[in-house]
Amino acid sequence: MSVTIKDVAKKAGVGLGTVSRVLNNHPSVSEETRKKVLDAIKELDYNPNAIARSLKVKSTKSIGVMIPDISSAFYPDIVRGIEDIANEYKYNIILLNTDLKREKEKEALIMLKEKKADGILFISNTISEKLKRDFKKVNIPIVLIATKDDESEFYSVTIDNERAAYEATKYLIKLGHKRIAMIAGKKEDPNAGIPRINGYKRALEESGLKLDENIIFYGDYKFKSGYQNMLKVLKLKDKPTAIFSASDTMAVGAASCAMQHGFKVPDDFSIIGFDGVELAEYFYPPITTVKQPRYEMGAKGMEMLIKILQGEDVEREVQLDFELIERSSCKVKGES
Amino acid sequence: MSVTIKDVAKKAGVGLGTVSRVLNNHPSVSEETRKKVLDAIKELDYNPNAIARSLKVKSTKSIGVMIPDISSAFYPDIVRGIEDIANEYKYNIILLNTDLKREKEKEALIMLKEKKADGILFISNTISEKLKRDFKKVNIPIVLIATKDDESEFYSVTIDNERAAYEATKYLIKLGHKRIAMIAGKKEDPNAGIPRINGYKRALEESGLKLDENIIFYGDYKFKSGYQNMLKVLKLKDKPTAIFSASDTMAVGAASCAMQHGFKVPDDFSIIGFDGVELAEYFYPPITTVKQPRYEMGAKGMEMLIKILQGEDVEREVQLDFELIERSSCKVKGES
DNA sequence: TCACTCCTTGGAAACGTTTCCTTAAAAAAA
DNA sequence: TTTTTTTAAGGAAACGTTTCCAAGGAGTGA
Repeated sequence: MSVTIKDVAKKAGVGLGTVSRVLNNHPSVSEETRKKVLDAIKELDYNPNAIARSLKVKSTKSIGVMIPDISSAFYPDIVRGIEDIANEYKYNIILLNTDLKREKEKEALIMLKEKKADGILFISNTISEKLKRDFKKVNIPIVLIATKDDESEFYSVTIDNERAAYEATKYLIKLGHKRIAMIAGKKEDPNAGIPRINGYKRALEESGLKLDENIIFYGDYKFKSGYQNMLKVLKLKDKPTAIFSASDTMAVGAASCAMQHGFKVPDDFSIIGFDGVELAEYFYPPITTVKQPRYEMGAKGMEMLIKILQGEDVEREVQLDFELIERSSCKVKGES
Repeated sequence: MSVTIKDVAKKAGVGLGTVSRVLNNHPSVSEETRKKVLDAIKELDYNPNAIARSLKVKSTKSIGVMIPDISSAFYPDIVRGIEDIANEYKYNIILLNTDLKREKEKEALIMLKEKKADGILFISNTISEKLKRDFKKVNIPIVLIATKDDESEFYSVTIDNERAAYEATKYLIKLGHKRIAMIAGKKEDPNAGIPRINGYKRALEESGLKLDENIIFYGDYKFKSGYQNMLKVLKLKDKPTAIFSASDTMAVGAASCAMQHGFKVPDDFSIIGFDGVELAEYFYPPITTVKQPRYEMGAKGMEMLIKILQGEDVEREVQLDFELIERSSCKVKGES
């Protein structure tokens, strides 16, 4: 029913192979026949079938993108970066939300395997041992974004979380703050959790400030946990003057909580966030943050993947630069 | 190199068709042979090839999702809704950003055509005549989300923008506000622009309030245009006491501007937004808004598409309910 | 025992390409 | 002119499935 290469061949009075050749710009076809074929294609409104092509050439020009949750503010920019590059190279992306659930990750992987995705981009802050094992045996090139594995068995693009947290804390110290609380991520999170806590501790230590484990609070990066941890901060007798939050969303939660309880930001609390999401920028006061180059992380990951697919070799672990963006949520301690 | 159905057949000592039958749970295969085949599959670690299957059955189980920009806060939730339903029915989604550019829309459509997407979900607030024409001749089922065409030639899922704007304005009026400005969308936008302006006007009119075209400001739904339009509001001698914004992001921009200039929200200005994005919820003060059921719009659109693909008939134009969410950015006029 | 059904099964054909092998024709060389 | 080389073109085979048709065998009823 739909018009195929065969119909075109017949119409143009040439062979099958010839049509295929003009379709793929093979050199050895005379100008004359090329024209005939092109005319036939136009006339019949022929449309190539990428599925049939894929079956033969064993490449689908599709990339699987596994992500915890596209509706979580951190991810869309990454995906945009991925798609832009993919598009440039004529690849498509298949988007899969996993919610970090083992079951969904497994299903997603199976789907991608069956649909013969040429490669996979895995975006997350954690990667489980099981998934790593699955990844290793699936035999599809994979690049990790915003996470990496300790053994460096996978390609990855990340930022230096430890140093970023260090810089953020250092920034607060530079402003004169001596008692700095941290609203951290998850204790067991090897990317957004631990390294950021370590960076915070190192900055304190290096500046000769006392580390008080009681003012490190653990959250899940979301608004509510920022808000609730701030509640705890407000109950402290010896309140900190500054807060480093491991996510912008928690920072905003903390700021909201403070303001709702009659405190001022940055007058009573200087707050610095992490990630660089829109919310931090548009909040009032705008939240100082260390921005992860999300778009670039996606773009870079996709570029690496394409290179891998083309057989070029690429650096195994890429670290992109973060950026400390000064806004209005932090001020010099004591100044009014 | 990779193991196929043929290898399985050989190993199990059965015919090709038989393997295919157990793979597809056809009834007519004895328990005994089914077992043999299953064993062979396990032993060889056989993995079906969806590409080959698609070629034969003429269905890829892939849905194209065309969206202006996934990194714009309005869209991710919609996509999440889509993907959840898709996933449930074993479909995959191919995500394409179009930036509302004709060229990219065209390319995306061609890609989807070649890759034989079973259906398309088009998300936007506008759809151009040209694209409509392309859609009509492409012969792939299409559902529009968050937009519709005047002629009702396409399936669509939207909300009643006029009524939503009406309710929002009415809400402000009920609070006692008499002079209500609007920060509107684009004058030529047939979905998020015009109807919302009309709803605003109707509410005013119906309540006997004077319509002042000078306090309708036009923006592009983004923060900056909210901020800048608010600047104009602040210059007015006869300032409004309330503002209805056609997007949350503009509402937040307006609120930021007001607060930065020493005004208070909601004391000096009651502000109501539109969309129900996270930013409005987490802003301080939290912004009252009329929430579009974005997740549900995506989910519903996908459900409709699946039904269409299964040959069931479905309602042509579906309107989902919006919800006015009261938060802290609006208060009774005059009250302190 | 024979004729009929019904249930399983095997395998060829088809889906729409690309690629490789041939061959015909044209061009170049002798 | 004849031989050799080059170029253009045709078409079969293959990619990995599904589906359809034919057929063997077992069961059933008379």
